[in-house]
Amino acid sequence: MNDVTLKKIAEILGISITTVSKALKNYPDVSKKTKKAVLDLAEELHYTPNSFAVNLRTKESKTIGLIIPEVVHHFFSSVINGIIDEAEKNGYLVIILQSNESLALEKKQVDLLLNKRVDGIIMSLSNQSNFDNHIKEIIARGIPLVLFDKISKLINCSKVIIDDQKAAFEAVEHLILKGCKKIAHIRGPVNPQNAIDRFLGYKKALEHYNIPFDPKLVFTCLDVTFDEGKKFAKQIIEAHKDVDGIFAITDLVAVGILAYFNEINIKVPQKIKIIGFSNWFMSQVITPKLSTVDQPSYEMGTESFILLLEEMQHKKTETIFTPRTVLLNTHIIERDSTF
Amino acid sequence: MNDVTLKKIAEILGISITTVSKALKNYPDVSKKTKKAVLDLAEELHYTPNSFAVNLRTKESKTIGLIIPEVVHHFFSSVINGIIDEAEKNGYLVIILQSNESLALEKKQVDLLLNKRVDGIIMSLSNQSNFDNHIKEIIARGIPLVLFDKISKLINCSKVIIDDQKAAFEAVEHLILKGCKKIAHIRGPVNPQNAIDRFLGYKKALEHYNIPFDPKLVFTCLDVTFDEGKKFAKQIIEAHKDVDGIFAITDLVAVGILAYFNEINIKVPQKIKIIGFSNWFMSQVITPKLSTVDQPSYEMGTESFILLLEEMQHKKTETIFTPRTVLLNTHIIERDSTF
DNA sequence: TTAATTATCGAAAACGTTTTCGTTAAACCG
DNA sequence: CGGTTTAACGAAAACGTTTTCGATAATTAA
Repeated sequence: MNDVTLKKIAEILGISITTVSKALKNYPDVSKKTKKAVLDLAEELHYTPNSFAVNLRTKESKTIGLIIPEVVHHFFSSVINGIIDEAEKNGYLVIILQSNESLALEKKQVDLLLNKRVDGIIMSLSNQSNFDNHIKEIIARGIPLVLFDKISKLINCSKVIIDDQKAAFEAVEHLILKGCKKIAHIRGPVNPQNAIDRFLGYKKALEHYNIPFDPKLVFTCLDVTFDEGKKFAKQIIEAHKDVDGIFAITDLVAVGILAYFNEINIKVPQKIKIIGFSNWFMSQVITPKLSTVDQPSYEMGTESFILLLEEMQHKKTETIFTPRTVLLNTHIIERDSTF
Repeated sequence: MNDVTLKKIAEILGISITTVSKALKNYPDVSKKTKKAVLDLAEELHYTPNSFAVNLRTKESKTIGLIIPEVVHHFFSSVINGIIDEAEKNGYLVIILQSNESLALEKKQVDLLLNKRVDGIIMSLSNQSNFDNHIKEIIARGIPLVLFDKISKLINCSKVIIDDQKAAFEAVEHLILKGCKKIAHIRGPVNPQNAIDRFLGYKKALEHYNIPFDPKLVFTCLDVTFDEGKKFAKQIIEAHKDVDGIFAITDLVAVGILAYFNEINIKVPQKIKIIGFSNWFMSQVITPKLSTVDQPSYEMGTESFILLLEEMQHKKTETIFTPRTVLLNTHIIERDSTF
């Protein structure tokens, strides 16, 4: 059916495959007359180059791989959005895989992508992931790699991140300026860099405003879920009645806190103020509307691809490539929960 | 760097490329001794077949394309999840594109996928999409195609859908059984089949329970957004004070309604009951928790891929393929908003 | 007119696999 | 021992491009 090839066009026109190919790629050494003939016939027969053959010949597939912890997540799907858009603009397609926060799966998927010979890989590490061999393997094979959001400082490659520490500082500062005196923090798991940085930002803000740091007011999520938000809200309010502000690692947890306080009728923001992180869509439709830190997720996607593209293009020059790190700006969004 | 090919293995072992290839694929006409030698060396050198060459030779890429209206959407990202998982289980990778509800973009993306020569395509149509040439083109080229959720009855291909009409009937029935006498419906746009079917289900339920149908109580969304939910909630409450139940086309709209009623202090479910559609994650964390129709989105993804796989495998038999339609079950989830 | 340049084309190799079909030599049968 | 089967291997074509390099014919310069 769709087997119109260079050969077929060449036969019909009574010329060589070479000339057909050159005509289509606008080589200078083909006469205007034959060029037009080829172009017209190609148009008429709906010729499209066989990408398999092109891939083999050019050793590139114009396809990149993307590995994220999970697709069903507002932040990640938003990043995906940015990556897909930017990739398409530049003639690239995106293969998406999810690690489900499992290191074993992540390794398998890196293998899958390497065997597919994608032109580059963009990743956000799973929580289990440390500086492991599968990442080394990517770099060793010379495949351009960009890490975003959940990165590892041990890996020498291009990165797109936000300044989590600064953002967390500003979030806690916001609570302080709104009058909070005793602020709890529900933090993320121990490993991920961004959980660490946000915690450090929290601590720094307290220091900066001369509020004593109390490790008892820091609660560590294992799963970063709505239910954990509820659970810790209960613990906080029962063990520390005078806490008047909470900084949550992410909006999902903050929404859990809000839900629990709604249930037991604790007034937000009057009795206690809450700020989340990420500006998840839900935060603006919940009651009370949640103050949060806007994280430019879409831009994170576009920037990641741009960085990857740079490296992919650089690869052809055979010169040495120095990875870049792009730091994206965040800003506080003030809503009802800290009013 | 990673240029270990059949040829290289053959040279090292002093045998032919043919034999190496056969050994790796466990052909019967190669001796145990050479088979072992090849396997061992391949292992040692980390040989992986060049997928570009394999694609060209076998005329398939073990890659499928997925086009959806938008990634950042709980329902769709959940379907993506199902498709990716099932595809990976079967050795396929997934390229994702989004049409942003634009017909023009959708067409372009179909072209992109066809040119990439994916082995099959899964789509959920954009709202603008009717029975258009780009879909015909897919079928004409003999590329297996599966439509899910937003389908067109005019296209003869495999489909995965829910029984929207039945589900809507049950949702409205639920409101009626909870005591609602005057029920409004905020419906989706005019074109999409599921908006039509849900509307028909609404109408049927009214008929079945002898409640007069009043076209004034039906409101048509253009964009299906949170804000439209708020807008129509306002219109309903101002023009029809005695409405005591609302069936919304989707949870997002229902959440908008809830938000507006919260603002002006109208009690849900006491004064008015609300039911949504899709069991979007947000519906269980909002206050009051939203009753809704559970739509098995993940299963929709897995079923879609299974259907596609069937057709892709069938293609090799060269016999005629008769498309199947899979109808997935939905069920009512009763929460606080209709209690 | 001859030599040098330019314009136009095509043969052929290469990318790395898969698979068909021969070929050879060894094993088997009667 | 002559003929047939079987085991093991390899040559070569094919998939459809891209690109190098050489060849021819036409044009220009001398």
